[in-house]
Amino acid sequence: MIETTFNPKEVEPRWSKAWEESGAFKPKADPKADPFCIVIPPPNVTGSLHIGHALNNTLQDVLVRFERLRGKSVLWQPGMDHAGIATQMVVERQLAQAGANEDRRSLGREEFLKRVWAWKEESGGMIFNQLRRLGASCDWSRERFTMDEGLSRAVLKVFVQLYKEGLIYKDTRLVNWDPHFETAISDLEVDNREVQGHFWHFKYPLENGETYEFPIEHDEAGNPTAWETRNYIAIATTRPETMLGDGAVAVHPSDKRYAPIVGKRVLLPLADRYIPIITDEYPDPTFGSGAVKITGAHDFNDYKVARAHDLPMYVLMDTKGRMANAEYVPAKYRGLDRFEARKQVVADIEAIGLLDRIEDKKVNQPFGDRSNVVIEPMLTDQWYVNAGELAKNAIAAVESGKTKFVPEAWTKTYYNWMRNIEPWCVSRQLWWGHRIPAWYGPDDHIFVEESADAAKRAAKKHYGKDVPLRQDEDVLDTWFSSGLWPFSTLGWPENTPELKKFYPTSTLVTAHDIIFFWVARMMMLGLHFMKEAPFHEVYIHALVRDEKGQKMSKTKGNVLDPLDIIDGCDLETLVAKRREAITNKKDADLVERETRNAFPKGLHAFGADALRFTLASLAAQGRDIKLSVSRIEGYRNFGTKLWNAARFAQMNECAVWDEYDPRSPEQTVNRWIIGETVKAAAAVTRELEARRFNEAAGAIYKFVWNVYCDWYLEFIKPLLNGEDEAAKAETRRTAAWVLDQILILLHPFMPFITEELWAKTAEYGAKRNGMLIVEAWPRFADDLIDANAEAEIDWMVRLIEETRSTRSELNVPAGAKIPLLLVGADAATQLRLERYQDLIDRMARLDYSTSADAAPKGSVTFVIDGATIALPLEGVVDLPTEAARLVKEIGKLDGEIAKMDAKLGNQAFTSKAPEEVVEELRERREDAAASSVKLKHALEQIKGLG
RNA sequence: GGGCAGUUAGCUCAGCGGUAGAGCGUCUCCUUUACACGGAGAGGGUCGGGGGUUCGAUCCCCUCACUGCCCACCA
Repeated sequence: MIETTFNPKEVEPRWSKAWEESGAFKPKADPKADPFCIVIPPPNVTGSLHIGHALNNTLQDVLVRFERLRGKSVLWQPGMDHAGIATQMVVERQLAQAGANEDRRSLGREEFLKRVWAWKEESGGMIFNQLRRLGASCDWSRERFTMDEGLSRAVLKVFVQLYKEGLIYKDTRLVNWDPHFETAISDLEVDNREVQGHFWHFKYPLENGETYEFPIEHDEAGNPTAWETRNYIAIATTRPETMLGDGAVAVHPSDKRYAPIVGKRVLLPLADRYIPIITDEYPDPTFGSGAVKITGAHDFNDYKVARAHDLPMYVLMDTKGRMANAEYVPAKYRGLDRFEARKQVVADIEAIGLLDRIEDKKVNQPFGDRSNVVIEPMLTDQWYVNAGELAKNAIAAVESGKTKFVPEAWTKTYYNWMRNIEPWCVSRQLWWGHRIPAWYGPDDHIFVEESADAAKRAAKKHYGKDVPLRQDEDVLDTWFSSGLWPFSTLGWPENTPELKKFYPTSTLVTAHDIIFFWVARMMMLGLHFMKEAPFHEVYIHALVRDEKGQKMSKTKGNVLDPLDIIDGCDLETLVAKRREAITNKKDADLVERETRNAFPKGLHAFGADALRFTLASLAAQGRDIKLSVSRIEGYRNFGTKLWNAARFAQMNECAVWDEYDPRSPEQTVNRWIIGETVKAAAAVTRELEARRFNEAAGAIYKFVWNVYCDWYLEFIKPLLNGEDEAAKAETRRTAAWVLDQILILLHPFMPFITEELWAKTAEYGAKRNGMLIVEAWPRFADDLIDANAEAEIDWMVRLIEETRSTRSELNVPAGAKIPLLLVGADAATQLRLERYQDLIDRMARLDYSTSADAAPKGSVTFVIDGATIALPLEGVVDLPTEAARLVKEIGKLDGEIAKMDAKLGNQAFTSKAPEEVVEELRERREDAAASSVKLKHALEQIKGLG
């Protein structure tokens, strides 16, 4: 028995467990089955499921279940990322909260790492259970972790090989330094934000009190007309504290204003050093004073200039962004935070009369994407990957079509970045991660090997004796190990059967914000080490935003937690959760008010299927998703609709038969619904193959609701209640068979409810072979579509719709049974009416229907395929209302006819447009004209009566 | 400063050279024996503006406007 309501909370976890335990998530062993493989974008070990994950994994699961049903040997490879900074941050925070005066440094590296591992074992990977709730059918038995033994070996091997090939090297250059985490980060981890800042104008006095004439007024031609005598050069800066590290002042070689003093020296105030005035192409004479202070160690542009001119570089700060304890930093600033030092420098410059003015200015400032502190360009030693070299093949693989982006528009983004790629800084001054396999000898000679022993051997060979070695302290960027994901998770460097079978993987599903971080790196490393691009297809999906189009974030208090959508969440809990992440009380109050407004009853439990179907339906290519709860509700209703259809089928003993042949039915409605099923199956298949998830979801939705439920189930009611036992049996089997096809086609989107119904509908009739998840996807021959059945049912549907519409427009009470007369129809049409009389009467709520020679006076009429339908309603409907309706209809028709005539009268159209287009238009014109004539006739009659 | 999207019904969005669609919302009517998380019906759009290509443009091209995102060193 199918209960009256579907209870996702009870059903969903039950099937998650059953599927996994049955081994259905494992790739099937059949060597003839085509492989299909997706590697999951590994969530952070610290992560919990957010709506973006829900979308990402829903789409992957739709594909994976689809291909599994199609009989492929499917592997969805799950795993997690160790997430260097994020994880280290979590554990450090935990240490801080625990009191006990412990921190990372007081514990020491080894002990700290022990704590991180302990944390990982206890709290890491929560997200996987959440993904199970979503229905994700990963092969959980193959779960991997970027820091597990196998993947760590892969990392070592890759690093060593790249080093030996010269593609990894150590270099001293400016990096983005995060003073909060005290580590270098890559360009991608820097977030440039425009903030309100200042532009400080300083005067640097010329050496020995020298002076020059500086033009201050110009005529229209730009020639100077007035000068003033200056004993200084004016510079402007947004970062005054860095002036202590200036190595020169640069002007453009063409800048005549400064020509007299080029090559001379100025006094660097506060630092009490003399620095030269040099020329370089870099300064823009039209911007500011045209003179730029050059601080090679703290600015990326200045760095280039300083290198070119061999200027000294002064590292002004320590790892925390405090002014360094160095002899070139005046004692009074040492140890000051850089922002404190800035104030002090400005004050001191002003005190000695060298502050010209301060200007308000919007400036672009770099922030660490995790720390949210201002990034400091710092001159340090780091390890780099020669990305420019590796990018060549990665670009070629996409150019040649070996790897395709879907939607294709992302190809450009990929090229644009890849073609301008910078060396990738892969070292991080953290503890949690893969330690760089580099060892230093006493003279700092570097030995890069896969193990300490190997390094020792190499050192012995190099020095001719055993020497003490010390390993590099740094770890690798997290993305270095995730860049190996498509092959490391399959067992590389071992040549495993999985690697052979599933590499290159089929499709990568990810969001566009991660193309550079991850996709690009996998392409580069996959091609280099496997000689083949890691995936055939990269499907880029949208970002999920809230109803207003804003990015969801905890600090904005607008997040929708997928688990709350699945399980429901009462208002108070929801409010508390949203307030939690907001520090400012005023903002929190606002969020609370908005939340109470938007969800007065909290969140209803919609179940995973509804969430999945919603996300798939909204996943149109190339557009971000605005998620609204009303949409989710609508798709929950869809599930209920299906549930009730199945209940109806079961109540009417519609059971599946082993030997059912979709060619066998004789009843037109059955032949028709089989044809419709074939079309729906083809549409879902086609759209899923083209990765148009929204179209695929829409196709099955329409078929279930607007075809199977709205029409077919209504059509078969008379048959199911009738006396014709053969027709009844045929109909029961057909209805059950179509429902089965629906369950299969819908399963990738709504796995739980379909699997539950698959089990429930097997209570009568033939036994199932197994769970739905391992069924066979339908593949039908087109000749199952019966064109005659299609035409007949289509005629009937239009007749019923027109009748209903006319009744409603004329305010005929819904309960009133009225007669219907088919006037002047040909024999075939009359036969149709006879055959479907029961159905038509029932669905159009008729007293009776029959053919007639003429419409009785005062009838309401409409036209279908040239035949007049008359509803004798004299006395029920008032004549002016009917006349008005007719006038409106006629007006519409005549308007269309006029348009079509104009087109058909156009010689250019009839001669140049394809024959079938012209022909179709002619037919439409004739139909409309015939209808118009008949309606006009009816109108005349009514007028006659009035 | 470059690049990429988008602008279609009240809202959220599909569609895409040949009769403008869906969901939600709105309005009518309906306790019809699967379903009120339902059924039936209705209203609502000069497809951002302007050019062009075409027999024909919401769809292709150009241009403008606005919105969003990404990248970028103006000190």
